[in-house]
Amino acid sequence: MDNWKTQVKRGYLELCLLLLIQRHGRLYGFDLLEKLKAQGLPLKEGTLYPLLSRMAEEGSLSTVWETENLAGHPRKFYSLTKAGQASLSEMTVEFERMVRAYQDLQSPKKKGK
Amino acid sequence: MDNWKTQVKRGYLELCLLLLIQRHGRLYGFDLLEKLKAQGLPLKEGTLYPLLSRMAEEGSLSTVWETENLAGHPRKFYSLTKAGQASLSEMTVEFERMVRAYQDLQSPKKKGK
DNA sequence: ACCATATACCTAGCCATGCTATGTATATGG
DNA sequence: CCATATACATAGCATGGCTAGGTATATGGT
Repeated sequence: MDNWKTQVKRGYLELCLLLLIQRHGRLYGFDLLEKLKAQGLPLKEGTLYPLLSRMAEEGSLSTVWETENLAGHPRKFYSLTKAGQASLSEMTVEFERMVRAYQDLQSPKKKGK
Repeated sequence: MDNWKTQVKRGYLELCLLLLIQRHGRLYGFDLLEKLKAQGLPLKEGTLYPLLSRMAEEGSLSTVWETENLAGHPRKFYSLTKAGQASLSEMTVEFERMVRAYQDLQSPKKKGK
């Protein structure tokens, strides 16, 4: 089961990150960890940071370092790009399709013509 | 996106297979391919057969070859074991938790305390 | 001065699994 | 006799979550 829980998060995590960043406009990694934990999605740093890097590399996220007026370590802020918003739209459609397929397997509906 | 669609199916497919086999009692691979396609989940054989083998190996599914009264290639039927039903329960709980987390990211609710 | 702690980011390497491509076997129809 | 449909199987690739470890800056305690 532990392994299954790991596998089933693939793709889903990227979708959740896009949603969370879209909602807040811009977020940095450590803050994301806390917000995801509050949503019942506790990630490890070794999961989050490589994921954010990939998404930035692929063009879904833009990044800005913030060092001014800061006590402590500098923060890297992430925001959605146009491409990121487009990806989010596509992923939303697909994920909801999957949820509907799941729900239909749980309790099938008759086909309306 | 194509890659994302591949990744997001991890784990989810196993859940769907368990649901579908539970519903029908017993099913063979080729039939599963058709039923999944009808559900909007078109798998390739190279995805399904290794998955079924793994699930049988792990003890979630039991298998019976059927060669009697058959025209054509023998069929390998799969049924849920007790362990498979238990896995299905756990996966259902987890997947629905994920769906709720997703929905909450789409439109957050205030905390009722 | 020193160390622990909190904040904040990063990386190498493991491993599970969906997919591509290919192969095998049995029956039917032209 | 070959094409097609049915039916199962496997080798090898690519991807990404996780483990375990590392780096850096500031604060508070002794």
